[in-house]
Amino acid sequence: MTTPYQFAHDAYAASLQSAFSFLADGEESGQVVHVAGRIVLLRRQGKLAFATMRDSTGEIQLFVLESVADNFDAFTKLHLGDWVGVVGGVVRTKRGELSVKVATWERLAEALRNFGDKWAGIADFDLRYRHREADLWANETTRRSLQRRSDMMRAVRERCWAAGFMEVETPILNAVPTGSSARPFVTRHNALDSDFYLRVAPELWLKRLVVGGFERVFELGRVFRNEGVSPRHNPEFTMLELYAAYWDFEDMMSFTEELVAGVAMDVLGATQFEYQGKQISFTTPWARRPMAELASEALEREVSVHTPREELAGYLRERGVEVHASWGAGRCLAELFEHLAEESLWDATFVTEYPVEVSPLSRRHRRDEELTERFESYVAGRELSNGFSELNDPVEQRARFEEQARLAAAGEDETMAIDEDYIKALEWGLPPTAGLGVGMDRLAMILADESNIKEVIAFPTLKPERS
RNA sequence: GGGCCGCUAGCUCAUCGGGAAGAGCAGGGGACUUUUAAUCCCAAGGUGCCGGGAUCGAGACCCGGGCGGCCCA
Repeated sequence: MTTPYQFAHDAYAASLQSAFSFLADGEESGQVVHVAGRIVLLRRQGKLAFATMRDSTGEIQLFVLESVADNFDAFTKLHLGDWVGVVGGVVRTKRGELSVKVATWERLAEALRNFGDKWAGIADFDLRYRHREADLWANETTRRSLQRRSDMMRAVRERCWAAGFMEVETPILNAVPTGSSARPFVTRHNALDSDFYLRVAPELWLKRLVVGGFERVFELGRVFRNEGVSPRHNPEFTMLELYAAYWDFEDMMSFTEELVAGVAMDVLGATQFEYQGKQISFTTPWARRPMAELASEALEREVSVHTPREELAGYLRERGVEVHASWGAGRCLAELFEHLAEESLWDATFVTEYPVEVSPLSRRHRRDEELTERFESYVAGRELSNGFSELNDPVEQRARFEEQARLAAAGEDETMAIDEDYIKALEWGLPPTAGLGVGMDRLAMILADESNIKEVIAFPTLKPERS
């Protein structure tokens, strides 16, 4: 038996619930509607039946009388999960449930599989992640979390547009995997007979667009890092990257806090809310704390990027951190911060003044040669964003890349590859510019109150099942 | 990569000091004119993740492997 090719519906569950809230128990409105959705519950009662139908907005009861509805018996044999299109009057039953009193109906599609236990849904993580379509229908929290992610993406775009940024797209297939210190995925182009790397960051491309004269650009795009999978890491994830000519890192911090707090407002209607059982705040202005200050507090000893390298290395070793020979004072300071202070940054906070050594694309701080005008924001003990005044001197950029190459040669595995085309671009002149990267998945986790990144990714990366 | 835990019917979960597996829901049949996870009756439903091993006997014990969760690096 063929199923219909279309169904013209003119009402949604949620809008009916609000539009007919005035209907008294047992009252019939006289208005006929066409609704469509999926049967989630079905209760037969002899010569009448009740079904709960869910559409994309919510649920509405279908009230089916043998004496009124077409094909009553066939209706009572519908399966949970079947899609139906229904025509009927809007009524409220004696027991007070708003319903569509079915006159005619048709099955739009059959569900040959069920959607899990009708009370417990689907609990098995493996099944939930591999078959998100079933998880989505079975579990309300999945719908909520993925909806919030979508709301977040919309809010980010709208706020970027409103601030005068234009959305652009840059290559995912890169000959040189650069812009971030991360291991890339390798792939192959047959006709060009060349290996390509999936991008680890769009950063350098975007700055080339600024060189070209686009003053404010942003990209919301997938990046790929060939690293392990964990509750906080998916090999492909989504970054917002954004660049503004004539801004410095202070301007960018102000923009960042307004953007993120604004997005929280758009999605949740608040800048303070609960995350994993604890109150969290995005309310502006965010605290701005130099990295050395945070490390010093945690250590209860004054340290900075000017503290002798050996002293910093000693503090690290005391805490069981293996110190690589290639690390200078800057890297040691950054490691101290990460091991001692990072986790305690719960409310949104900017950490500023990153050492040059760990910031190969950032411009040196105007008041300290060893530091950069870089910031990262932290929330719930984790990094959320990263931004800085962009290094726009091609000579110094080349030197920084070369330093990265030296570290790579010394066995450091997370270094940044040199990009000659980018240096050439800087030679055409990058105006003073500030850049920002925000991890969209991390932000989605916080807005959706999820502790596992997979929950905010529709189809997370999983190991293929082997037989 | 390491540690701990999980994997039993389509789904959610039980069971036992090792003695040939059980419930609810879903699916099938039946009753029921106002249900809300409806209720009631009947029948059916299993490669106990996979592969080895010790045992008279294993889903349970041992070893290896797979996938996932949590923690750690």
